[in-house]
Amino acid sequence: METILFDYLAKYITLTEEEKKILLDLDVFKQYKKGSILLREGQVSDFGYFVIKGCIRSFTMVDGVEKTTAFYTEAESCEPLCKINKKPSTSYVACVEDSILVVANSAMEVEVFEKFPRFETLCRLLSEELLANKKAEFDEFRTSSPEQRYLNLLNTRPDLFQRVPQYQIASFLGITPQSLSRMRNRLVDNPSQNS
Amino acid sequence: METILFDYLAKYITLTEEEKKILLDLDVFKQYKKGSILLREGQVSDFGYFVIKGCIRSFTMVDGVEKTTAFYTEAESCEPLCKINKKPSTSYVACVEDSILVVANSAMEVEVFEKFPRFETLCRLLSEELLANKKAEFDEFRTSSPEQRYLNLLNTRPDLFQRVPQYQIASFLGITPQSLSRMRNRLVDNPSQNS
DNA sequence: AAGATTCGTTCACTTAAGTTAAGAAAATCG
DNA sequence: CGATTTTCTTAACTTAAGTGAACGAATCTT
Repeated sequence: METILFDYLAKYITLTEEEKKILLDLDVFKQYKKGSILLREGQVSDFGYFVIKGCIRSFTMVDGVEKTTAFYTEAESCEPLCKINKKPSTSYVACVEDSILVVANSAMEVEVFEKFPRFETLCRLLSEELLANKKAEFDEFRTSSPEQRYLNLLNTRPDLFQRVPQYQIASFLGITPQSLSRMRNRLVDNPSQNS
Repeated sequence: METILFDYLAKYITLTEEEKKILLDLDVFKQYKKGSILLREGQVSDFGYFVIKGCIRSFTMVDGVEKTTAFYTEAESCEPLCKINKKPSTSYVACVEDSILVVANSAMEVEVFEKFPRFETLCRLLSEELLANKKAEFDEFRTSSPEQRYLNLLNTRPDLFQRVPQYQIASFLGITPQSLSRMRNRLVDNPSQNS
C-alpha cells in the first residue's frame, strides 16, 4: 500500500528509510466507502487527499444539479481550495468508489517540513508541476469542442468510463448527459474524425 | 518599479533589506515592446515572467488560427509549461502591450533559494495558491455557458476589454469572434440576466 | 496622407447543444 | 428476489455556436 505513495514520490526525490518512517508514523492511510463525503460545501477543512486506491471526485451544486469538476484516481492528489484560502468550501469532495487515501492537513505538513526539510522542495516541485499540468489541461479544454474533449478523455483516461457514471463525465466535459448520449451515437454512426 | 514586486511578495513573507538586495542584484527587470514574442512553439525555455507593467498573453496555433489561453497583467506571473517539463513549448507567449517584466530562470531561483532559504517556502505557498486559483477558474469555466463566462470576465477583469483585441478575448472564452460579437448584441437588446 | 493590413460586424446557413419529458435499463437495497 | 431508486437513452423542439463570406472601420506603415 505504501509503495504507491513512495513510488510516486520517487519521481521527485529518493527517500531514506528514516524519512519513510517519518511519513508512516503520521498514520495517514485511511479507508472510505463508496459514497462517503469527504468535504461539504460551506465547510472549512484543512485536509488534502492523495489516492492510493479508488476514485474520488469534486463537484459543485448549481441550481440543484451536480457539476463534476474533477476526478482523482490512483497516485493523484486533491488539494481543495478551502485548504489554501481558508474560506468555506464552494465544492464537495466524495468517493466514487471504495477508496484508500492518504489524508493530511497543513499542520502535518509543517511537522514533516521541520523534521525533513527536503520535503518542502518536493512539495514545491510537485505543486509547480501540478500547476503546469492543470494549465495545459485547461488550455486543451478551452480550445476544444465538446466532441474533441470527449475523444481526448477517451484517450487520456479511458478507465474513467468504466468507473464513473456518465452523467458525471458529461458535466466534467461541460455538457449535459443527454448531449453526451447523443454524441456517442453520432460517433458510432459516423466514426470519421476519431483520432 | 520594484515596489510592485515587493508589495506582491509581502502578501506571503516580509523581506529584509538584504533579501531585497539579493533579488535586485539579479537584474531581472526587462522592458519589451508591444508585439514582442517571449516564447515560441517548439522552443525549450527555462524562463518565467512576472508582470510589473503591461500585459502578456499565451496562445497556441490550431490550424493556422490563434487560440488565446491566458492573459497576464500587473502582478501576475506566467510560468510556461516547458519551464517545468523541459519539453518543447506547445504555446507562444507574447506582449500585448509595451511591458516591464521580471524575467527569471530556474538557475536564478536555485541561486536565491541557497542564499535565502525562506524564498523556497514563499515559492511553495505561491505555487499552491496559484494552483488552487487555477482550479477554481477552470471549474468556473467548465460549469458555465459562453455567455456566463463572458459576463463573469466582464466582472472579474473589466480592464482586459480595454487592453486586448476582441478576437483574443473570444478564443479566451472558448468561442469565435463572430459569436462574441453576436452575443454582445443579444445582451444589449435583451439585458435580462446580467448579474 | 495613402495604401495596406488587421479587426469587428453582419448575414445566411449548418450543426450541435440545451430543455423538457418520458420511458427503458441498470444498480441498489431490503 | 422483487421493489425502488438511479442512470441512460430517445425524441421533439428551442436556442446558440460554428462556418464562410463580405464589407466597413480602425490601425498600422511608410
